[in-house]
This record gives sequence, structure tokens and C-alpha cells, in this order.
Amino acid sequence: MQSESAENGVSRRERERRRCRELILSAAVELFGRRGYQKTSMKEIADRADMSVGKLYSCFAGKEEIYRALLEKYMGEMHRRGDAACLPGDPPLDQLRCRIVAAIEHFKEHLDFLMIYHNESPMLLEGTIRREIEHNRQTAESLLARAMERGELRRMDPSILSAVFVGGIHDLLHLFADRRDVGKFEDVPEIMDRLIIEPLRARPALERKE
Amino acid sequence: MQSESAENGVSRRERERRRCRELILSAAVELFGRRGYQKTSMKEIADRADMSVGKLYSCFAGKEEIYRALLEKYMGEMHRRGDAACLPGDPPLDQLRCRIVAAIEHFKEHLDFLMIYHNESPMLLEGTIRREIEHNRQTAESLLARAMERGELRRMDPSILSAVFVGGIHDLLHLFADRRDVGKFEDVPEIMDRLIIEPLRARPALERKE
Amino acid sequence: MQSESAENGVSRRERERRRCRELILSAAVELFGRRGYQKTSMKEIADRADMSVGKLYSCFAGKEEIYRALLEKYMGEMHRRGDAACLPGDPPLDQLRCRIVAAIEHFKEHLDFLMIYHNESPMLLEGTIRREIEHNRQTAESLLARAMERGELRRMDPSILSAVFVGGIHDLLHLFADRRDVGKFEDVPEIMDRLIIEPLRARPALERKE
Amino acid sequence: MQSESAENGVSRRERERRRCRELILSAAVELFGRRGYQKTSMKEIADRADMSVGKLYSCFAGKEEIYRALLEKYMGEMHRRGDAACLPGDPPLDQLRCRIVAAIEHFKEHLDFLMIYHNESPMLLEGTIRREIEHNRQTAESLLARAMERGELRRMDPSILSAVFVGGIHDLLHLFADRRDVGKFEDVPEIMDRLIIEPLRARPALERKE
DNA sequence: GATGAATGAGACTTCATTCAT
DNA sequence: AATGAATGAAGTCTCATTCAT
Repeated sequence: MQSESAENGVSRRERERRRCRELILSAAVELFGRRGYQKTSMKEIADRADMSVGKLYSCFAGKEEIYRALLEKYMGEMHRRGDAACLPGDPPLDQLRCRIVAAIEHFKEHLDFLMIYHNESPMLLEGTIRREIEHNRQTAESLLARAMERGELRRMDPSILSAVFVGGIHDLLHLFADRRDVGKFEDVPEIMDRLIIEPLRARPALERKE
Repeated sequence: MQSESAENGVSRRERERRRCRELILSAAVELFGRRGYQKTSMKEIADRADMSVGKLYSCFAGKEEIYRALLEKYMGEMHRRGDAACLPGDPPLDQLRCRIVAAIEHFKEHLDFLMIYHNESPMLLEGTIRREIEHNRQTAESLLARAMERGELRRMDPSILSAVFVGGIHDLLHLFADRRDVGKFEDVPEIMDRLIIEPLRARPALERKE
Repeated sequence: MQSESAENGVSRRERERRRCRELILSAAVELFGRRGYQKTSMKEIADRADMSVGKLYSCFAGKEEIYRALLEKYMGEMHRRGDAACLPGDPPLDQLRCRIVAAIEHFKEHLDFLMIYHNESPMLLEGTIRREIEHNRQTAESLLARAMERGELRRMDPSILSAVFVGGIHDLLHLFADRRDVGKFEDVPEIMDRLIIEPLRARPALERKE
Repeated sequence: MQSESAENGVSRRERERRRCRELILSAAVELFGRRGYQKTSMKEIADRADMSVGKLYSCFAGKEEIYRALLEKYMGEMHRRGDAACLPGDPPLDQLRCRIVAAIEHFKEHLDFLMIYHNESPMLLEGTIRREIEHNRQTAESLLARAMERGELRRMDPSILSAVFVGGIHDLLHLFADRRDVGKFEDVPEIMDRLIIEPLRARPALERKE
């Protein structure tokens, strides 16, 4: 019956298992980020997570599964932060900015994940991470498209704009990370705004003139 | 005297060796690009290059050496194309555009290298490719900085501008590559011009008015 | 606390590991002795020791390490036997004889090691075994020198005498080993005594007469 | 017809082939002696002999064949020198001494061969060299046996005496070689005489007295 | 259920031998 | 006949995964 352990319908064993998965993923993100997926061994992950190799396999089907779960966790958290940071009713450009702020905070707290996010081999795991990155770009694309529809941004191919936008952010973060200047991460939304968004804003006053 | 084979002072053996190295690098760029460095075995490279494993080792000291030579070759060619495409006396923004055109042509002809360029693990070979990418960004940075000095571009931190610029290009190329729409590669210089450079151009007349 | 397994402060795991190393060394001494170090593969050692190749590497760092450990073990045991067989206070010639008896018993029990001892390539492992053999000769030399100092042996170059002495023993052992007549090993000390030592004994009484 | 080339029934081609074999064996004895048989590659032998790898195979069936021929050559030469140095009619102990002098001269001129002679793995090539060494011992044995028959030496097992005798010589030579004191090689016959032979000489006068 | 020792497939590399030139 | 580039079998070692304890 596992009586008293049922909290939210989750048994004690299940909670223990989840805690264990978290420990493993924390160890893995650090090692994968710093040394790469291939150069990290299961033994290293187990050591860093302070558990046995066998435990790893009782929590995950294998090394790839850890990688997959790691992406899901960190990407999911980034998305959730983004969702929480903006209201669906807000203007799309505000939403975009809020999402960027949220994503950057996330990267700031998980610098190792930034490395995985940007560098891991594209074909690994059939491109899981590439799909995630593409997903991020599409989120930006749809917000930018809505801004155009609402007349807040000049019209252009939103997929192109989003690619430049997202690519710009990534390389900026890497520039700052390389310089060990994580503090600058917070300037990124402002920079992107001035550099890309502002020049594209439709200006009612000017347009009226025309 | 190595008989009649001396062409450019290169013996037949040497030419054969170079041809062989090219075959290997062509096989390797394809496999490294699609499956990653670590997941590609020497046997696979040998099979793809239609030669024995031993031959690989008579042309290169080992797997890492192949990777290093591959980077040197493709990076070197890209740089050379960029150098050839612009004159030192040209205005910096023209030079920048010419270099981008050259780089994009290069990527268009070597799509597998685009994958290596953007995705290979950062820790591999002590970050050789990372230094190359950084080198490209710095080339852009110095051209942008000179444009600012000459009053052709509004002043801002050139390293930030170059990061956004270069990152934007990369993600655009990836977007088009993902869509199997390599034809669009040629639009990239124009897109970057309109989206980033044009809005930043200093307009003396307008600025005086303000 | 490692529970009840702590015997002599050695955990069960450690004991198991040592047992495993012994198994490997037993397999290795046999194969190295019969087929030589170079012609013996790790797979062969693993098969003979009835374990996997991986196990070999969990007990020893590599093939050379097995060889080194093998020498240490068998040489060490031979030295220990020699030390145990004689008292430092005994006359040097008695000590020498006791040491020879001990060494011969050791070789008799480990015929494969006799082969390694006498034949392995001199350049292997920077001549480890050569130094050991030289060490044995020097032990004999110092005992013979002391016997001379005490007037028990006629004076001559002790290093030359020890070389002939030790070389004679080796080839005798090989002769008997070739003839599959290991029983004769036990005659060796007596033979060496009569053939080399006895004629060299200083006889004060007789010499005075002359 | 290979007309004029027939000298002793040997064609020019055949003479060239022999010259080539000599070059190879000279290179091989040096390399095998210094680095060991296994660690010496065919390429190294070819380079040292200043010829192509293919040539090696046109003169010898393979690496083992070179080793075999090398032993045959150097052992054969040693035997021939020994034969030439003594007359069958001479007293056996004189013959023995002459043979030792000859063998030592041979080793002195071919120090690399001394290494091969003493150290190469016993099981290599099914013990070719071991049989040669055994052959040397047997030559000594038969001479010592004849000396006993002629009453020139006290009776004892001649195989045992020859083993000690030959083993003593070997280790003496190694001692001097290790000390880079090749000049001492010439003392060896005298040393062996005084140390082993002289004490064993039957003394008719003294024996009559008893 | 947890452990971590054991497994063994597979990676990189070497080199004796072959064979096209 | 000579060359030396090419071959590929075989060696050492690693590590993801399994399984007896």
C-alpha cells in the first residue's frame, strides 16, 4: 500500500528515484559541458554524482538516455521560465524580451549547459538538441511574426529575422562566457533590442508623414 | 632527377601522396560532419576513401592529425578566399561584405564542413576550431571598428557588434541548410546588410538636424 | 568497518584483487617463459588465466606492468628465500651455498621463470632483468670477497670469480632443464663446491710446507 | 650463358645476391643485437642495409629467415674459426683452449652477436639458437671427455663440466661487455684454465705417491 | 535494490608481407 | 629484377553495459 508515502500520488521510492535522477543530471551537465559527451565516461558521472555505476543504470537506460533527459530537463526548465516570465496577453515584443531575459538567467545559472547547448555534435542522438534549438528559434519567429501582423515591426521574413536574432544572442553569450564576464549576460536583451528590434520598429509618426 | 615528373618541383610520389591526402580529407569531412569526430572510426574513413586503413596512416600520423589537417585545409581555403575577394584599400564595410560572400560560397560548396565548423565539441584538440571561429569574429570586429573610426558606422562596442553579426550569419546558414535550401545562402550578405549594417550607418545630414 | 573480512587489515575486495593478480602472474610466467614476452598476447594471458581481457587491465596497467610485477614477485621471492636461508653471522662461503640452494629450489618450483630469467631480451623494460641478474652476481661477489679477506679462499678478482660461478650455475640448470631432469638441480651446489670453491680454498698447512 | 661470370660456377647474379645477403645480415646483427628481434622492423633493416624492403624479400623468405641465416652465418664462422685454430691431432685440452680463443676473438669482433647469442628468447624459431649453444657445449664436452680418457683430467661427468665451463665463459664475457672493457676478453682463456682446468688436471706423480 | 567487478566488442595503431609499377 | 606503397591481420587498451553478490 505504501500508505503514508503517497504525496501527490508519488511513492517514497519514486521520490527517491527522482532525486537520484537529479543528482545524475547535475553531474552529467557539468561533465558533458566541460569535457564533451564522448569523453565523459559513465564511471566519471557516477563518481561525480557520488553513487555507483549500477545506480546510473537503474535510473537511466544508458548514457544516451542521460543525455536525452539532460536536454529535456534544462530545455524544459528554460521554456517554463520563459512561459512564466510573460503573459499571453502581453505584446509579442514584450513577450520576446521577457523570454530572452528568462533564457539568459537560465544560462547564467547553468554555464555548463550553455556549452552543451551550443557545441555538442549535431548528429548525436539524431539531432535532439538541434530540434530544441530550432524550437527556440520558432518561438521567437512566431512572436516576431505576430509583432509584424500587429504593425509593431516592419514586415520581413520572420524565420530569417528570428535566425539572425537567436544566432546573435548565442554568439554574444559565448563571447561573454569566453571572457569570463558572465555579468554582461544581462546586457544582452538590451543589446539585441537596440541593434535589431529598434531599427525594425514601424514608426507611426514617420509613417503618418508619408 | 626524378625524371619528367618534376612539376613545380614536386615528384610523382609527392603528388600521389597529396592526392591521397585529399581523398582522405574529403572522406573525413563528410563523416566528421555527419556523424561527428568521435563516432567516426578510421575504418569508416578508409572505406569511404576507398583505401586500406594502413594507407591512412602512411598519409597522416593518426586520427587527430586528419582532423587537424582538415581544419587547416578548409579554414585556410576560407581565409584565402576572403583575402582574395577584397583589396586592403577598399572601404572596410565593402571588405566585410566581400569576405562574407567568399565564406558563404565556401560553405555552400562544403556543407559537411559547415557542420564541423559550427558543432564540433569545443574541447576537441584543445579548441582548435574554437580559435578559428574566434579568429573570424575578430576579423569582422576589426573591419567594423575601422568603419566606425572612419565615421561610416555609428560607434558601439565592435566586439559585441561582430558577435551578433557573425552569430546571425551562422544561424541563418544553418536555417537554410536545415531546409535544404542552399540557394538562399547567397541572400545572406544582403540580409545582414539590411538588418544590421544599414540601420547602423551614420547619416551625417540627419544627425546634424537633431 | 568492512565487516568481518578484515584479516590483516585487508578487505575482501583487496584479497580478491591479489588472488586475481596471482592468477594472472601464474599465467604470464608460463606463457612468457615458453613463448617469450613479445609473442604472448594479452588475450592469451587472459585465456590461460581464465578471465576476460578487461580483468587483466583492472589488475595491471598494461602488459609491461604484468612483466614488471612478475619479475618483482619471482625475483623478490628468490631473494627472500636466500635471505631466510642464511644468517649474516655465518661464514661467507656457507652463506653463498645456502643462497644457491635457496635459489635452485625456487627455480625448481618455477621452471618457466628459469626461462625468463635467463633468456628474455636484454633491452626489454630498460634491462630490468639484467639488473636483477647483475644483482645476484654482486651478492655472490661480495660473499666471495669476504671469504678471501678472511683467508678462506685464495685471493683473486672476486667479480671474475663470481661471474664464472654464477654463469656455471645457470648453464648447469639449463642443461638439466633441457634433459627434463629437474632432480639434478639439487646436485648443483655440491658440483659448484667441488669444481670451483674447493680447489680455491686456501690451505695454510700445505702451503707452509712448500 | 652468363659466360665470363662463371667463377667457381657462380654467376654474377649469384655473387651479387650473396653480397646483398651479407649486407642484410650485417645490418640485422647490429639491430637484433641492440634492440632485439621483435622490436626491429624490416624497414629498419632495409634502411640500415641501404636497400629497399623488397630487396630483403628477394634475398630472404622473411624476417625469421634472416634471423636463421644470421645465426648460421655467425655460428658457422665461429665454428670454422675454431676448427681452423686447432689440429685434430693436438691434445684435446689444447684444442679446447684454441677453440675458446677463436670464439672469443669472434665475439670481440661481433659484439652485437654476443647479445643475440646470449639473450634472444629461447623459444624463438623453435630454439635454433639454443641448439647452437648446446652444440658448443657438446664440442667442449667431447674434448673434455677425451682429455679424461687420456688421463689428462680427473674423471667426472663431462657434460656437467662442460656446462659450468661454457656458462662461466659466457658470463665472463658479459661482465666485461657490460663494463665496456672488451680488452679483457683475451684474459678469458687463461682465467678458465686456472680456475677450472688446472685444478682438475690429473697429476700422475702425486697420485703414485698415494 | 544497490554495488562495482567483469565482460567483450570495438577503437586506434603497427608492421610483415605482397605486388603493381 | 627492384622498388616501396599498400594491405590487413593482429596487438594493446577502453569503456558502456551486465549481473553475481
